[in-house]
Amino acid sequence: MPRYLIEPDPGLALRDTASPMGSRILAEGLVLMNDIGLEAFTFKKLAERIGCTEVTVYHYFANKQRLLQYYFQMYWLWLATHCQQEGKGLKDPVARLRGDIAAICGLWPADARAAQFDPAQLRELVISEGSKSFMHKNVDSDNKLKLFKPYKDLCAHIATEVKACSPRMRSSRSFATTLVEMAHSLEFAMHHLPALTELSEKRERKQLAAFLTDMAERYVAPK
Amino acid sequence: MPRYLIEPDPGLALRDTASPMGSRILAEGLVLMNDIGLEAFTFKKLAERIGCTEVTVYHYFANKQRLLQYYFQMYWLWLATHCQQEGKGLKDPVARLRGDIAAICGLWPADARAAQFDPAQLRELVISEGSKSFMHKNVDSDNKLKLFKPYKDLCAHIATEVKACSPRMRSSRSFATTLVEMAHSLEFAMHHLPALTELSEKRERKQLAAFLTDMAERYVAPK
DNA sequence: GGTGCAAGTATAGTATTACTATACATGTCT
DNA sequence: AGACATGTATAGTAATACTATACTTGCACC
Repeated sequence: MPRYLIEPDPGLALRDTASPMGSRILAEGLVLMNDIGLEAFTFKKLAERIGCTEVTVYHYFANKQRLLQYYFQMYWLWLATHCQQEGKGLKDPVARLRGDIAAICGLWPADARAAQFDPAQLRELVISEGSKSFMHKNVDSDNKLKLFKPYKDLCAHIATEVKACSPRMRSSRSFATTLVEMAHSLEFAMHHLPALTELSEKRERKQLAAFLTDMAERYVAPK
Repeated sequence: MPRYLIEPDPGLALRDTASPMGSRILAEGLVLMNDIGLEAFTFKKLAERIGCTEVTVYHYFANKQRLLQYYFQMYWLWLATHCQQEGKGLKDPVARLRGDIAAICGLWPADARAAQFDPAQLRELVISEGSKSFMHKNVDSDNKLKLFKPYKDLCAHIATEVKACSPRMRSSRSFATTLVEMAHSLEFAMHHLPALTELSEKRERKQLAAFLTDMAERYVAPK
């Protein structure tokens, strides 16, 4: 049985994040970023909150973007392994796809944990700051460093299942990416720009999953 | 015949942007933002490029986010009127929807102009900095200021046509939003994260439109 | 027991950013 | 002649995002 490692790229952190200080930085950093947003987030504020010095934080992460990318990798790595686990027992590819959609919509067992994190907090961060991990002028160099690999791997996994549902399909990757992107951007819309989606009426992730599942079933069905 | 105004919210600019200096700021600002990205973009650099002082630029826009939002409104306003114009002659709602999808994918006549701008440049900006207009902690206050109205109006327009294709559909807005979002994020992916989509093989917007059209036709078809 | 090294602190300093304030020159409208 | 809009000149500020250097503490190992 393969063992899935939930360990972000070692290049992201400068020191061992499993150390006591490392863990505190990760734990408090996540809360603070979600609280005040990436723009307002500084290592100085984080250090004050933790009770260490700014320099100490810099010893762990070169800058706040790297810390953000660390969380993103955690999230996507965890989500991919979660999807794999859930899908293992299911023989019907459509059922597996449904399971994956539920997972990307944040429908997990209540006690789900991504290593030291609450995956719901990670998801919150990914939804609100999501694009900022790659929407900048360093995308291409970050991509060469493979920083987006976990995200791509999850999309690739879902594309595989889409393809399993409908083997002759030629756009399984584009469609898988659509599912993943919309699981996040519709959740953002339903909370902040309600005019964009009917989901804002009830604001339930189950309905979000239902919408995406419906779309997927129509898409993979033979024409 | 209704006249569609392509004029961003007057609250965004502090002075008349039709003035000679106003136009230069808008024109050069767009090029510079696309060139170096929003993060690196400063009013100082823009002023140097134009040959005026930093303060002058501040007399026109309170900060770079407002300038960005000005471009975004231009883009969405223009796109919405473009869709309306193109759709006017078509009686078949599916044909209108196809036309709208082509438009959101950037398939316009070569000489298309959005007031003083080249819409292709606006689109480039919206694609690469898109999320930054609303992905921040002021979303909700900006939303109250109606800064996202042009975007929402376009999505609403497309939702109307989706509904015209399939009157019993309950998620026309969510689906319209999906089309608009993916027209942008798949174009970004096809240039920067090619693993996410088959479209990166040829990198043609026609294929992007074909993918979205296919998805839409399957979605609006009776089950 | 000494040496080395990793971890965290203390302190200081820098270039840049994102503004704000004040005062002045110029042209135009009335 | 006065008001007002437009752009300039100059200056200054708080915060950001780092970097540099030197020091202390504790542990690991030989």
